[in-house]
Amino acid sequence: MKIGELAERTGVAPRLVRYYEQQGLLTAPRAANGYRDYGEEHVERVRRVAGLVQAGLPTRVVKVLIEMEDAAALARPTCPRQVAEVLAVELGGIEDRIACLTRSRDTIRDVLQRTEHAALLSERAARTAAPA
Amino acid sequence: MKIGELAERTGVAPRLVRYYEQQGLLTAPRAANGYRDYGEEHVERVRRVAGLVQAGLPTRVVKVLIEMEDAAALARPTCPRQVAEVLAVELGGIEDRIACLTRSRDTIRDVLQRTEHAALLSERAARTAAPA
DNA sequence: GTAAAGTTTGACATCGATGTCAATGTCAAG
DNA sequence: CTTGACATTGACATCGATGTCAAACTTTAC
Repeated sequence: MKIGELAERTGVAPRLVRYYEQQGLLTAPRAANGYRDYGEEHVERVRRVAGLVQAGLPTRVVKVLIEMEDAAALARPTCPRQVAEVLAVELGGIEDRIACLTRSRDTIRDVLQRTEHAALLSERAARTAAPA
Repeated sequence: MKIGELAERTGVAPRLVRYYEQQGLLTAPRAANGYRDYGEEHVERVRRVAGLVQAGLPTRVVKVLIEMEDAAALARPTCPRQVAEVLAVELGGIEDRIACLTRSRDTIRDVLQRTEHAALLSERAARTAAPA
């Protein structure tokens, strides 16, 4: 599939897809005509990358993260002490973010509940459970 | 306490504290000399605001979020349907972020475990449990 | 074949968050 | 009183993520 379709399916603008590729977060096979030619696996990848970026991680960090995820699928990932320390720091930052967001999530849920707008809470779950 | 001390205790640069205030995320009582004069409650507040901003939320969203947290402490928060819908959308974005970050967190933990650097995992917990 | 729509690259613009600097004022220590 | 550290405001700079536009090429539809 071409970049336009990929953009549509991921909700990520073509411009950004190219940007992420430029930052080394993505690879794009090329067709004979020079067009980027994506497969299903790229849809997942783009969603993941965009998600992390939106979660406040700089692309530089996202890069090592997804490289690690790729590597983690293989056996015995190598990881020198110094790298591990950097990872531990990033882990801390990520945990902080999760804690912050979780708290806000709970607050919003609570407010929606108490204001009788709980119906809005199920909409999303319904959508993700039975996608169009 | 003055802005310098606040900055030290929160790890947020004075410049940013002023910026957050300018964006309406913070209020700062003034001393007779015009200096901002913070109390303990502001330390918490600044940490919270900075955390949310680092988690990728625009200040504009952080603003309504913390205002809501303040209001949620009171009884019967008012919340017209239209506002509730906006909240539901934000909630969705936040849940997405949490999911993304959680996945990365698990991956990093997994890698640290499997590379025998699990010791780094406990350091943080130890620090937050027994702060200096 | 021609026109419209999509893609390529590259440059430039924007926007939000943050850094830095300058000019001035306040305060604490010597 | 003077010096040095910190605060104030406002302007300007930077940086990363995105948007936008232009010129050239490809593909699709007619």
